[in-house]
Amino acid sequence: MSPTSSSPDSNAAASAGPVTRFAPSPSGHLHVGGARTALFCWAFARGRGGKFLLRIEDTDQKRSSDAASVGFLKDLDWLGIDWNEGPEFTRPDGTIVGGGPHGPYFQSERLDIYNRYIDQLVREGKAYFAFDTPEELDAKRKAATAAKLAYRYDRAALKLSPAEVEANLKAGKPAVVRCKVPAGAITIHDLILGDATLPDGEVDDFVIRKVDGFPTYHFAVVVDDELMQVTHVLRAQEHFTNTAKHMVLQDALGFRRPTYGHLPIISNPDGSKMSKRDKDKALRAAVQAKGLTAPPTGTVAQERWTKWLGDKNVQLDFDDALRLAEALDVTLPEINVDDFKRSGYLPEVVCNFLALNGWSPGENVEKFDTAFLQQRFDLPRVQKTAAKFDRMKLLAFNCDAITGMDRERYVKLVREHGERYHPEFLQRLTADQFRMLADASHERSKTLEDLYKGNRWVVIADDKLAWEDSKNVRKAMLDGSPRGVDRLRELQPSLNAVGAWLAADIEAVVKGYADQHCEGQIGKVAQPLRVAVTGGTVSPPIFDTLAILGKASAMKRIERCLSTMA
RNA sequence: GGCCCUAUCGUCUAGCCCGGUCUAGGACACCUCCCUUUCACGGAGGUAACAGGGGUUCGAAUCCCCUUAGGGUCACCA
Repeated sequence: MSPTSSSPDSNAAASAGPVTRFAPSPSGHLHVGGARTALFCWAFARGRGGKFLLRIEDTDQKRSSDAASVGFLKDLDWLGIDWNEGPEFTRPDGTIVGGGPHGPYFQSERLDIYNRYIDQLVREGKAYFAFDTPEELDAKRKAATAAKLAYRYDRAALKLSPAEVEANLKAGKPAVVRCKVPAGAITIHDLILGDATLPDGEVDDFVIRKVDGFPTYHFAVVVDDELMQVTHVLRAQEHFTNTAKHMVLQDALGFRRPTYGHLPIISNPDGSKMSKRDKDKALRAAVQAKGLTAPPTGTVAQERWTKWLGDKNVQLDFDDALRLAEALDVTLPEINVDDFKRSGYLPEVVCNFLALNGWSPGENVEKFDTAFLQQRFDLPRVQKTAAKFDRMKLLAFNCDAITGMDRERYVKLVREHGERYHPEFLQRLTADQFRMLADASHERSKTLEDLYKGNRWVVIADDKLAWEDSKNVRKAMLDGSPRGVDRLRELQPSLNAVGAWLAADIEAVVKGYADQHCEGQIGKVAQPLRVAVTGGTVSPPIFDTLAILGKASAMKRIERCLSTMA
């Protein structure tokens, strides 16, 4: 029986809506580009009553091994992208997604299937064994480059007689299998890019099975898309010309052809490709700018440090990078979905913004949710050109979403964010204090991180608070006459006399003082107060700030400030 | 370098397929002013683009060609 005829119910798919798939190689983290591809695939299929499936392309043994290889599933889940079929994943709430009738969904577990089809092609003379060593191929490639010619495999192995091939195989000579590509131009049909014709000879006899027995990407992808009944392949534009290879394979195997759509790349503002190495790049730049020769204490081990600085290809692991970033006071560029989560972005905002990079619904609409995306997403409106990822606009969207949500939701989300990323911060606050802080922070927050980032004064011990030495601080405390510190000293007794330490009561006292001594200019006392209790010139409204701190703490800080600065 | 693709404000984009309604619209960023106890938020205004050159046409951001620029791809990676 030929494997082709064994392909299960391949007509059944047509009636049930489109089937799309997201097929990344294994990774612990989901890259934003991948996230957008997944989002589009998901929206396209689901919005049309179809199915979205997930498949892990782990055919490169060198690159895929460890248990965290599908760590990115949590990122997809966080974004709200679920899959009808694919690897099983247990959500935080205990429910399970994934599974399905076309598994396994890890290509490394499907070797038998690929081999059946590869054997078929070899039998039919549509593929052949090749014994060229990597060194030989490399030399030929170099020669072609030197001669300014495009390298194409020269079909050396095709000149071998069947007997020679047999002998080589028997002798255990390492062999790959190559696809024998028929002569002729190939026209790719793409719903986003339109048609493109590759001239005859452009596609050479590419490898479909590697020496280690694993199929190459090209082969596995074609077989699985057929077997998993995928109808629409939406993937990054870097795969565009690969499509020709896939078409050759589909023809050789007698498979139907899915519809293709190639999505534009998302790049950095400077046009470079967004890469996980950008974090290391930012860190290296900071190290250089500060002229550091040794790692800041408590960040990166010396040995690791030397290795990292010495080789641009070495990447710091996540925790090291994080510690170093904090020590150097640099903000790491967010690249992966979980970077954005850590930075306090909302999943619905990330989805919205990602969708806007490369697609738009028109009619000046740009704020929308995934339900809308499902309803409206279509291929003709997908942009053909690469989009530069604009973090400022993302931030603005996030700000709108946060300040626009009701208070209870904000409090819940910001607490959850803190529990995950700033437990030590939370520990230092009572429930009341946290609630007051959250109330005071909501309307000025652009991310869930802002509360934690901008209010270090809350968690610093009263006797550890240090006052910034900056122009603004000096202006508030020491300039003019009377000076800020003088006013503070004057205000101290009445503040101390406040009974119920509530924002409104404090405000009454301070306002009274300002009316009497500052011609009503409350800023004249508010700023010195702020500096005294927070160490800097930025905080939530001063009366909230004082209330959150509590009377004892606030008075202690004022006293300490006065004795230090005055 | 070969092949393929693309080209509207600084950025994301609407408009292009079905030429006139485009002295090109929106959003982010930027600038000015207002609000204001700091920082933000908010409000009002403003600067800012059809890559260049040829056609076609009464008329082109919209159609065609060339140039230029950018991107992708040329692996036993995906």
